[in-house]
Amino acid sequence: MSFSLATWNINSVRLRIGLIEDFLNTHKVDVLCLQEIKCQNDQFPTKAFQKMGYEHVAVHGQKGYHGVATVSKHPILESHSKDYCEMGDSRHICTTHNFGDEKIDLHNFYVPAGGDEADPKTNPKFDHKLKFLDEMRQLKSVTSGKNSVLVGDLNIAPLENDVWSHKQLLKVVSHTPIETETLTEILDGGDWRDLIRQHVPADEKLFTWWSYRSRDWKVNDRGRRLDHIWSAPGIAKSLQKIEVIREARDWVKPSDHVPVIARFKL
DNA sequence: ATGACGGATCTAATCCGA
Repeated sequence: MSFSLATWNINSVRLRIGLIEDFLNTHKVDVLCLQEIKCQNDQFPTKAFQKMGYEHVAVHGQKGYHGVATVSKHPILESHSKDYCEMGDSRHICTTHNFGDEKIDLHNFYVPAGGDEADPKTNPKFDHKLKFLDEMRQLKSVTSGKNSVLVGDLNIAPLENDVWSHKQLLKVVSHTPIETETLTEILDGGDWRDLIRQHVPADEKLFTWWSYRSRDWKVNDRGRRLDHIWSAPGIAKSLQKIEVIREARDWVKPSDHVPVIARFKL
């Protein structure tokens, strides 16, 4: 038995449905978790996913901004969303899937970016990000005996080799100590495993996002690892491999994030 | 210089991303 999932901040699902089709045709996965779909529920291209065999769809969209969706080839047994910080943003959806003989909860997150200034007193967006993270401390990798997986754009690059220059990004939102320490506390406190770093050693640079603002993203390779796949210890044991689809950053009209795949052997 | 592009929206100029 096997199980595979991918996470991808798509930066508009309607604009990039063609890229998603190309991706799913070349990289077979059971479940795809999308962030920043930037559309309302009724604008989600459900039919396109159904044509590709992803008949089970859970969407939590909103107009213009944010929005998350999880699509699956196999049944989604349940789904719900939590309104973190009670701001009405669509930044979370949890779906329940069969994983071999067991059931798992799959949390799909789009954590707030946090704005420019890394000071919660002067920057409300950074304050929102920190409060959102504080609420995430409640997430445990095992609840009532059920194992969980947590994926998404967490908008934090926690380790030194998750950014192109640790020194130069220490004051840049996404890699400040308050953010990286809090994310580590959520990880450890919930007994989560960082599956991407379980597969790729922490002394290797690894990125999943490169800014649109650079003329050529490859020249200096100034990226960050903002997208994550975490799981309960019991699931981490069956991880077979992680694939970061770096070439997706070079596709026509790309997202600024690339897909990350986790494959499990059960 | 990190670097100045790219998405959605009240289709023009503005907000937002990180």
